[in-house]
Amino acid sequence: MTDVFKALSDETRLRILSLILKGEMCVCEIEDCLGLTQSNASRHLTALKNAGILTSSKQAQWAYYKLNEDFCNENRELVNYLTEKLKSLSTYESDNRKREKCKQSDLCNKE
Amino acid sequence: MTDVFKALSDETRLRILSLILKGEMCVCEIEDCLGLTQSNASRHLTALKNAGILTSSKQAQWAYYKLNEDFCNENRELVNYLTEKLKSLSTYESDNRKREKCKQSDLCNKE
DNA sequence: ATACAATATGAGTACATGCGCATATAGTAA
DNA sequence: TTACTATATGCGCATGTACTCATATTGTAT
Repeated sequence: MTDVFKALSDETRLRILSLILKGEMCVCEIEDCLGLTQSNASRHLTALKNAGILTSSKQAQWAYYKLNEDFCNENRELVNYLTEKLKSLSTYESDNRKREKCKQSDLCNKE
Repeated sequence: MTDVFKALSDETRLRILSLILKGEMCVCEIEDCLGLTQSNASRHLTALKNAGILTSSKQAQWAYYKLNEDFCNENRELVNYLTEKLKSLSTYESDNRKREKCKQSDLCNKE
């Protein structure tokens, strides 16, 4: 149980979560939207996955991360809380605008 | 916002919270119920207070900690989540039985 | 096969955190 | 005053965390 809160104890990981709440993303999209180094993005995503919050799947050379369905079902109230609260991050608007642009520009050769 | 999650990232602080959700407690009661050293109990309570989750008040030589009303109002869903989820701590039952005994035995000269 | 791209991970460093011990600070009581 | 109790906090130590850089791994494309 502390594992989940530890995973949420980092500003960068909250920003990542605010993006993935809108839908699946790959590592290089996260890098691009948040201006992170590759290794840093990968590590934070791994941390969220190890906490059970995200799941990942590989398609070709890309790793896609999305919300863990089971986690959402078992922690509905926390997820709802986050969905609302993350909007108050100072970076929320700009991060999510970048997400839109990123998804439109088809950065990762994915429809 | 990470401050709150950081405060919740510690097993001992979650146990403290599970006790205080039942009502105000002083430092020595927390010490007694959880088997903590005095300085350790004090520090964890200070951490929860600094995160805005608890408030404290001094009465005579005792420091009483309780849930911060404002925090509860602004984070209703999180508090509800915790109220349910903390019950799954392996120590929840025994900790709260000790709390009952402690409150009955009038440990801190308080009604 | 080679070259390239996306991702993961080991090593090193800087900083943060949790703990115990000792001590400081209040308040109480005689 | 002195003695006692409850609480807070400085210090040192051990452990954990986030970051960068370099490298390994895996898949694609030629």
